[in-house]
Amino acid sequence: MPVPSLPVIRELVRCYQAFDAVAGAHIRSLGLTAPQFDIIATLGNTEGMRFKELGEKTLCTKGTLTGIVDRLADKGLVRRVASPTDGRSQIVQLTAAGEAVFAHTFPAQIGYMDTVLAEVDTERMARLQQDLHYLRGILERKGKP
Amino acid sequence: MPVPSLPVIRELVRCYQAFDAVAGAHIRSLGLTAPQFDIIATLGNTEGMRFKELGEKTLCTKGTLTGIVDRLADKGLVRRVASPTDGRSQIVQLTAAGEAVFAHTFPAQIGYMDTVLAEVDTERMARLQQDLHYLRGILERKGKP
DNA sequence: CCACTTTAGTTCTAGTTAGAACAATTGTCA
DNA sequence: TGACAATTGTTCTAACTAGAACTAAAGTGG
Repeated sequence: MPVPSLPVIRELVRCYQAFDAVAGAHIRSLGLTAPQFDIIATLGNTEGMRFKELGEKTLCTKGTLTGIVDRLADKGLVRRVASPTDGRSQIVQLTAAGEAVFAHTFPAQIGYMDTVLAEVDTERMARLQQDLHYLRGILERKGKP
Repeated sequence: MPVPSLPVIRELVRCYQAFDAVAGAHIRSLGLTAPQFDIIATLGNTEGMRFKELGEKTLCTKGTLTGIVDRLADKGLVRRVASPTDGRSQIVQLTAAGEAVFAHTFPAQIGYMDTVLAEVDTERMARLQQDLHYLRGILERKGKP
């Protein structure tokens, strides 16, 4: 007898929406959109990476990624560098200004979320993380054709 | 000592993204976008409701809701009716065609997600639902100014 | 009663999303 | 080697998101 999916799905969606509202508002107060923050956070502490890798890590589609990187480049926070090994490919990396923004915003956001979740039950969060990981594994398998 | 938020947040985001990819693709195969489906599902089995109520239930902002309802109205699936009690307000309700689409797509989507999650550990899902509900409660409280 | 405040939904802007089409480059295999 | 397939990032379209500004209607309180 399969478990009815609606209640747990609804809770997953609602919980995510609540998180997105809280986290997104704080990120925007730092001067970035959530997707821009995600790109910067992914590039932080790396030498850069190809668009393809960046898209895989952020689950961002090619067309969207181009737009976001364009706008971050306009802000002077990232740059494109031709790949040394593949004529089709480009490396996206943080500029010095981008690294400064990363150094400022990443700890600020993590710190903020830490305070938001300061009162949570530790054991419960560890359990939640494992259960979410389990569910994600199933969803990702089903998502493959 | 607060629990570091990054690991559980990351898992929440990843799990949601995996769900969104699977569910969204199926909804689109039914001829609707995910937000359109959400509106139709919310209006299903009701006599309709004001924009404000609809927005609260779907967590959709006013400007976005207007656009979605416009497009659903263009498809003939919903209609606007002047509120009998408030000259500023309108009731949004499913048309007969909209109700037929609801009757077809809602069980199809629920059934699909049921099959996707057919193999899950029942106890684990019940636990997950409770833990997500707990986390959501905290996030929603912190989201209030 | 009336001035002022709040509310409802629309319009608008900047940014994001899914996904298709495209040109240029690389990879594969006979 | 060369034809063809696959890959890379860009461009494009339709739709969605946050949030501000707006007009018209309702609510509030002196």
